[in-house]
Amino acid sequence: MSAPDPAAASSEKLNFIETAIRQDLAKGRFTGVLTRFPPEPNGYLHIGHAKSICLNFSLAEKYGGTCNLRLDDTNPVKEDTEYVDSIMNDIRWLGFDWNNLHYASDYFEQLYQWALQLIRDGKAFVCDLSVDQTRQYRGSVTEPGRNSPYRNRKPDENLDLFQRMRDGEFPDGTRTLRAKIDMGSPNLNLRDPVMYRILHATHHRTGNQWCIYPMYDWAHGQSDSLENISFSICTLEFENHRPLYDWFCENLGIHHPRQIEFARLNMTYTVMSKRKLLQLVTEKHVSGWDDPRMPTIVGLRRRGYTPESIRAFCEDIGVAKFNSTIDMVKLENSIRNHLNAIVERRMAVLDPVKLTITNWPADKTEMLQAINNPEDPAGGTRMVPFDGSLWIEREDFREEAPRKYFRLKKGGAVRLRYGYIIDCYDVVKDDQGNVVEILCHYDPSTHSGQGQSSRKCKGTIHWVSRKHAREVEVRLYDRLFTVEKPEATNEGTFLDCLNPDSLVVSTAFVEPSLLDFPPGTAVQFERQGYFCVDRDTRPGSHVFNRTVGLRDSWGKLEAKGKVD
RNA sequence: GGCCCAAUGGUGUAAUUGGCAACACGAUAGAUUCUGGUUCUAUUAUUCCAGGUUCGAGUCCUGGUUGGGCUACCA
Repeated sequence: MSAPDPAAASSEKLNFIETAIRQDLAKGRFTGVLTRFPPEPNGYLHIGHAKSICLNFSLAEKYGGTCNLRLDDTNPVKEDTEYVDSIMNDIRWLGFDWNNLHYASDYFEQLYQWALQLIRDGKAFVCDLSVDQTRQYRGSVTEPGRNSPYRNRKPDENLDLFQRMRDGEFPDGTRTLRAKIDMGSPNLNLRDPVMYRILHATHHRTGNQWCIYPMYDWAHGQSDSLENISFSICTLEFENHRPLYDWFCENLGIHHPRQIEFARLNMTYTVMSKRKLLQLVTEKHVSGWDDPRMPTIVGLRRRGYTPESIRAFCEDIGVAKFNSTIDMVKLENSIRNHLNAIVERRMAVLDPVKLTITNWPADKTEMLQAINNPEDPAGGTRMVPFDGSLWIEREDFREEAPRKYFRLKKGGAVRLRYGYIIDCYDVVKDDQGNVVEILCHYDPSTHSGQGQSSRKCKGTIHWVSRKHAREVEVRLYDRLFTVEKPEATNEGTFLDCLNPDSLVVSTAFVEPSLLDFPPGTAVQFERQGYFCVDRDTRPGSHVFNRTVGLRDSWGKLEAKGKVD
């Protein structure tokens, strides 16, 4: 990759992070852009992580640098290899590849040595205060803290105690190693923060090798430093931690990356906190982490989202320090945008009603040519079987309809996609008065592709031959919550906002060729939406997930009563 | 009652770092269309408030308002 030319890019729009990067590069604070994505392996990655992933990897790539993947595994009681595996899969699926793979746990020994250095320098001490006492001594947001009675222990005693902490002499919670900074600081993070706690727990990588574990603040910046990271990009809640980040690097005299904070992603009609997502899974409100309604990467993937669409979305929403909430329609727009360009079209009837063409020759089947993707001439065509006995969409017929309804109505005409114009002359009803069959004549002179001379009509509807149709399962997904900001409701009650109709399972009649699509394939059901073949598909039992519906301007008009 | 951060259309991000507020999405109106899809055109803003500096302020300064974060031996 060639070196970046800042001048060449001067006219492009930069976000505040890039502005900072260019300044640092220009000043010579750093010679390159080395970033990292540092997830804690305690849950599945979601769309919010995707924003961070795209940011870190794209920035590195743009400036000719590299991006590491680092698993921030400093808390053995919460973390698990299951999550490590899923994180790596998700990043690769998104289309990124890390320069180096690291684990914070790989640095435990180095961290320990650095802790020794701070102790010798009189900048860290072993504290015997209990959890409660530590909290009391810390003071509050408006009151300064008080020095720990153990704060002035001599380095030799601290060294001895710290060694014995490591050796496992003391039970959990009895002692900590703390940095000696300033109990009077208005920034609580600087009030002699805990660096190590005693935790007799088995770590998913280091096993029982350690019984003291570093805290985030002590591990994170030092890991960045060891990897020679230049820009340590994190979310806004770490803003108040930056002085501590800087303090550790300065007092250790080691490579000092620049921490830059940005606003995490929030989206309407979903939740993003790991705790709430975990709760949805464990309480079985969804089928799992990869339930297509989840905002997780695996969920979006199973829903039918493409990596390209997610990357385009992340690019589109930008990055700033303002706490914003992105409208879900923005995400939906990005997947429609991508799928519209690349995906083949098929006809599928989701809510069927019979339509019979009474002047169609008995037993005749005609093969009609249909375009696979009007957006892509290279997509070619396919043949679709047509005859006089069809399924059409129930909502494509009305006995009486408003003026602007230009689908089929009694006494009216409509074009059958890729087929003929038909005229409806009667309907058959059941005892309850429901229409069970629509009777039509077809106009042989209106065969698709006939050209200008043929008869025109406003509406076109999709259909499937009853004889040739295949029955499949469709899973119609909708937003998981009924309110824009479920997280804004009181603690725990976000579950009250769950959308009971977020999944509707149904059957559909589809073109025969749809059965050839392997799991994962995306397709547009014409006039309906984008669907993909679910991994639950088995021979003879096909399952389609609705990724997102097509934009529906008729539906909007009708909902507003502006149809007449 | 402290500290830190932020504020630009309905939503989200820009604005050559002090020089005609732009782009995307949404919405609305229209055109095209054998998908009410796609595509195309048009419309959509007293830059949170009040002062100040300046020839000139979205941008700089002061004060205020509103929102977010900080009081785990979580990250």
